[in-house]
Amino acid sequence: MLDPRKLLLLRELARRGTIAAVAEAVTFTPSAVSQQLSALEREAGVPLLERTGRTVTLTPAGHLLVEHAQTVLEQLERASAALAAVRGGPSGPLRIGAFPTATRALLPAALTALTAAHPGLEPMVSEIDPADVSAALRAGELDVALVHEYDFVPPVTDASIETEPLFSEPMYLTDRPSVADARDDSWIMNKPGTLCHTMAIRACQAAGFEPRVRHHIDDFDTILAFAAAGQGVALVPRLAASSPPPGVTLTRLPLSRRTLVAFRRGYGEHPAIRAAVAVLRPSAL
Amino acid sequence: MLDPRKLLLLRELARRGTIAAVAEAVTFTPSAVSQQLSALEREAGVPLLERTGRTVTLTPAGHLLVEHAQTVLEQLERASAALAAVRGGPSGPLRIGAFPTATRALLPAALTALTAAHPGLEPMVSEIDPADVSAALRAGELDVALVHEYDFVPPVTDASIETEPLFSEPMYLTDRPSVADARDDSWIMNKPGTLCHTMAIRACQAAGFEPRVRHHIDDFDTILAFAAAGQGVALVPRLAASSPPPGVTLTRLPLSRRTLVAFRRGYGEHPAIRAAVAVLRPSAL
DNA sequence: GGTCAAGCGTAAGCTCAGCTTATGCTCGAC
DNA sequence: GTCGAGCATAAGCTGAGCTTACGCTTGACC
Repeated sequence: MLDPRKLLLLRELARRGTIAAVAEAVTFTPSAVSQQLSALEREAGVPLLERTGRTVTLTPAGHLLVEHAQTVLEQLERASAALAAVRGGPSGPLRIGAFPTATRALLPAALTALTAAHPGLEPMVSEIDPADVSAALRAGELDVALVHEYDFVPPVTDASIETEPLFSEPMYLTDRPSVADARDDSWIMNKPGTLCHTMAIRACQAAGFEPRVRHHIDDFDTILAFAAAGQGVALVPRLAASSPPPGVTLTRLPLSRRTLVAFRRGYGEHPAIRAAVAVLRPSAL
Repeated sequence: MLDPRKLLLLRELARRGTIAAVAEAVTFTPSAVSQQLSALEREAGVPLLERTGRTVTLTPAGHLLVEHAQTVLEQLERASAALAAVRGGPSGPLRIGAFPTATRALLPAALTALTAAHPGLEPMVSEIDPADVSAALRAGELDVALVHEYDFVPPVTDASIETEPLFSEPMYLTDRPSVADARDDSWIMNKPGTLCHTMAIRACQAAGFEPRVRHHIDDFDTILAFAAAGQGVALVPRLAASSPPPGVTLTRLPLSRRTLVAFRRGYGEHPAIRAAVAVLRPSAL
């Protein structure tokens, strides 16, 4: 394997012209430089330099190797710079909370981007319902969280929590043209206590009825499978409705769900939080 | 500076999973690999691996460095391959003959390309008139030569010399619409004994007159400068007529000059000759 | 032509990086 | 509980690569 230290000397020779000048530049003796270049020549198997007068000049093969040496050394520089960035950049554990759909749909790509950009970070993900996020953030159990808001559920405003909106998505209803048309159907909803559950109940109340809830299921894929099996109707966000099972028709409703990222107030400029928010923005996904 | 030997070990660790496997692959002891990777970690200033169970796994920073290591090692491989190509490729002196215009207009770029592709070659150029090329090639004073043929001068066919046509170019006449119109002018021609001189004489004879030759000059730029100074008319090839001096108008004639590359018969497959012909073809220029 | 400094190469010696061997620790399988 | 796989550390040895010393060649200057 070619030794980059020797390649560096060759490149410096190409720049400076004499072995003595190279030696001075790297604070070696000219003898050391001469020996190193001789060794490089031996390894290369081709003459790289030749005496001309009392200095040396590069042969064409020498110039060729200088070109390659240049790219090798640049690449090594880049590697060192990347390590320096890791040393200086955000590092350590980063506790991320997210609602289940986001965990499945958003986080894989986001985490890949996050650790690629900041290898020192150790993201740790916990599924958590938006209703519980504020407490977890305040308690320091989470550093940053993905939450959502629904039209029918006023957002909890907590002075110690800051949010940044990420995107908005429409809601879909299974097999019925509107919520009002599902008055007499069985409903499949998320577990009580979750924001999605509250949203679905309120949506029905706004349509003038109390829904009959038969199933309590948190996973939207399972909910859609139940709907396909004729077990009832359900409200699902677009994020969970990208590939509905056959037999389920989805109707877009004039309801929307907004996804936000939440963190403790004042931590928006914390490097790790900044990095996490950056990879979660729609433009990064 | 990062040591590529250590980077190689890191990359192998990413591939093979255990230090023991890496050690076997590079025929070291596991201890040596462990020490090297520890040293790399120290130089990097970031944890690169961590014990998990009884094996080690790469940290995100470790994976990042593996990516860079990969490109560094590939680049070093390329450099080695280039040197191997130089060792195996054509090398040594290559004596090239060329007529003066070609020396000026064609060879600089061609030689650059030639030594870039085959740094082992040492091209040595001699200006030589096409009329003398056959003898020089046969005598071994040249290995390859650029020559030209004119419409009025039948090409010398020599059984021991092989040629390959490169390109054809039109001839231009200064300040007169045709050769016949220059019957009464003074002429500026190349030195007697050159092919260009013979060509010009024959062209005049074909137009029905013997030219009155006032100047004998070999360099076409000088010839054009003389023409601009009103010293006479001249025939010049396009290669020499790319930027005529002000005051000279050039008329394209139905005469052409063909440039060929010549070498000893049977040497067309010689690596150095092949390489030289390749960079002289119009597609390479 | 003689002298001298600049520049390079080689020989000899020394230092330290990096290998091996030896040993101990931890983890996971049986 | 036992045992082997896997890794880390300590100790010792070898060789790569540095310095110092010296000689040769070249080109400038007198």
